[in-house]
Amino acid sequence: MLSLVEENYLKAIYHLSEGGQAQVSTNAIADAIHTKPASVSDMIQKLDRKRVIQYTKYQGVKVTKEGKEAALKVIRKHRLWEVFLVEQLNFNWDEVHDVAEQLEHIKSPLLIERLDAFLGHPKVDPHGDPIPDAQGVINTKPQKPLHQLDLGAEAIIRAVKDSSPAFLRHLDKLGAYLGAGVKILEKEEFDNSMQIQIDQSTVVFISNEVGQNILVQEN
Amino acid sequence: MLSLVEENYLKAIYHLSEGGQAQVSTNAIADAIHTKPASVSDMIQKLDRKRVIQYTKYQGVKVTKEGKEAALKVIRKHRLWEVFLVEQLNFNWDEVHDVAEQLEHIKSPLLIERLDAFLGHPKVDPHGDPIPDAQGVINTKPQKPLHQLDLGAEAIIRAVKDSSPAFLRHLDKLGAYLGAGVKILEKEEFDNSMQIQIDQSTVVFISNEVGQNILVQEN
DNA sequence: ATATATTTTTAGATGATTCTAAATTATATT
DNA sequence: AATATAATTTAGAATCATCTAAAAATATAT
Ligand SMILES: [Mn+2]
Ligand SMILES: [Mn+2]
Ligand SMILES: [Mn+2]
Ligand SMILES: [Mn+2]
Repeated sequence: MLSLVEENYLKAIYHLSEGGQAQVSTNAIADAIHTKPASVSDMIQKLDRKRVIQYTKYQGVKVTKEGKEAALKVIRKHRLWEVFLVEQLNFNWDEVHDVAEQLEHIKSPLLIERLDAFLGHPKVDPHGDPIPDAQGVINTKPQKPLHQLDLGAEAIIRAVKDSSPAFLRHLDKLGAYLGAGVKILEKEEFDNSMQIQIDQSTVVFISNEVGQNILVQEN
Repeated sequence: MLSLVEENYLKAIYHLSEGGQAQVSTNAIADAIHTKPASVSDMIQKLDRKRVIQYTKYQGVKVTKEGKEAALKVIRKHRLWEVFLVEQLNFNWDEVHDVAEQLEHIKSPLLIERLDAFLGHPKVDPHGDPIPDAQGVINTKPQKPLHQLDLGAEAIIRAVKDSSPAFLRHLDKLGAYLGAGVKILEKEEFDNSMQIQIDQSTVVFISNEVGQNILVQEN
């Protein structure tokens, strides 16, 4: 059994390690959870004792098989709750994160399976992130950043890399949303900005920063 | 701001004081939360400092106005979540308590107002307990224990005093549920047991223990 | 009104999580 | 290779919530 705090550490480590593959440094964790490296040092030793990560002094940590399973359970809950908030309670996609951050720690296997069924077993959350199934299997589809598309290319917006309220509200303003079709009308070599058409109608300017954080599936 | 633990103490104190009226003793709180009196002694001093209860050494505590407001907010959340679990996620009424005990601590005013609207502003929870509105106003209707009814009297089951899974499953077995019509067919002076008819059909025996924990509204 | 029993509080300790400051190890630069 | 810089760990302390054991206050029973 992991505490709420331990779950948050493990989830952050899992995300930083891109699916449990890479080694993660103490400072990277501290940055991600907004704690001090000293606190992280303590905690990763505890998580190593609980066998959810493998810790080597001064070398960072790696998520174990058990750790990956535990992390995916929390992520599954987080994303299912986000779907619930958006689809059932009419939250906007920029309002769900902090609440889901709390709800993901509710302990009840029955609750999460019933919620999943109630929502119709959704495959992605409101930000396009895939929802692991009860066995922890994730279904990922090939996606690339919008700003990597060639001139004239057409694609569909599938996910956002940045889920911050600020970025999401900016997308709302642009008229960009998951499922929207986009076409590259112009590309600026100079600053990597582009002009794109959304849904065959609106034309908007996209900075490099924005283009990198929109993930699309090419037609 | 109250911590999760403080909220649980305050809620227990509020319930023990019957709506914030009565003085509550240290031992009573310890029994209710399954802690030791020493721990309660510490905590009630903290809650007094936070002005949600008024503590007099050796004399127990009383809930303040602010305390009552805070307690009712937690109770509102608890009961709304119970309605959600039963009505939307098909939980049985004996399965909801432990989960609601966790969900009641989620902090998000938006969430609770949206949930309330989503559920259609329910007035009672699955155990017949009234749900305080956003202002903390509770709508109570006159109810009495089933075992106080006279022979031949007819009434409708409105609530249960005991929400333990064991009791609720017993009621399921008897065929008793909220909204069911009952009629007193026989009363035993000796042990306060009775024979009642449910929904004009089933006839069942009810012990004193059970009769005291079923609340009805007389026709 | 004493003595006894019960309730309540305090003292001291523990585990969890966090912090600052200091020490240690690893990495980068000359 | 020696030195400077950066990353990491440890030491020591704080806060929160809990406990056991002991002390103090209140209530009950002769
Ligand atoms: Mn969290
Ligand atoms: Mn998300
Ligand atoms: Mn609770
Ligand atoms: Mn209830």
